[in-house]
Amino acid sequence: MQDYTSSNLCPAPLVFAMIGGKWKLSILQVLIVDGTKRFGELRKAIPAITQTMLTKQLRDLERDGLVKRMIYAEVPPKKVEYSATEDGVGLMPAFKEMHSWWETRKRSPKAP
Amino acid sequence: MQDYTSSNLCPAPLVFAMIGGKWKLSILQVLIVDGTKRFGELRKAIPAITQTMLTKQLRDLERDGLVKRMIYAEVPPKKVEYSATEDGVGLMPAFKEMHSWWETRKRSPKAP
DNA sequence: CGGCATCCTTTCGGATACTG
DNA sequence: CAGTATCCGAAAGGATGCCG
Repeated sequence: MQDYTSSNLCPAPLVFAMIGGKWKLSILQVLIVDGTKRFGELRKAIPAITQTMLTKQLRDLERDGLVKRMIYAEVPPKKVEYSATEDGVGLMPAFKEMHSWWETRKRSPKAP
Repeated sequence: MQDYTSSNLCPAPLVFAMIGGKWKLSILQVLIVDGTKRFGELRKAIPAITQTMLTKQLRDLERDGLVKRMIYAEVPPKKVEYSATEDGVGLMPAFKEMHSWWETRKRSPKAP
């Protein structure tokens, strides 16, 4: 068996570094599935996350081009919307693969 | 890191928790590509890792059923071989997806 | 409404030394 | 050869409070 990458190294570790944060996948998937969301909506969608963490992880995702942020400086309470970029959405097939891997795995009787 | 009560979402976060360690992907991929390896061979294959870390990460992978360990209690110096399980090998398609995502991304002219 | 700054806790990665 | 046992520093995660 040969390595399946065109180069010698697999970029999977890089991908993991990019979306390996505790909440990044959840955030991304909410945005991919539901489309654009406001900050508060994301909080509701992922109740266990704190605002601090949500902000941090969103900043990371934004910096890496997986999520984009749109600010609507409305009256006093500003409105901020987030959505997945094309790059972000492009991760779907990988997620799907992980999903089917998980499902297959659940069915196989593993010895503890 | 395990609750993720939202059962409607992908298990990708769980997958990441399982193989998100700093060296786990490298180890897994070496075992997938090269097949069975001894402890010392893994060290050589991943020079930057220390024995402590290699042991730890291997234990995790073993506990999660992605790697299996075979001990050959030979004479004094025992021999231990590691190899990827079927479950572990089954992650290949996901890695491939990540790879092509990465390649596509590199080619796409992203606005800064 | 969003979000930055601060501080604290937990987890992770790693160096070193010792053992069967 | 292939570990386990400690100990430590760094980093990630998280709670709280103030601000535009």
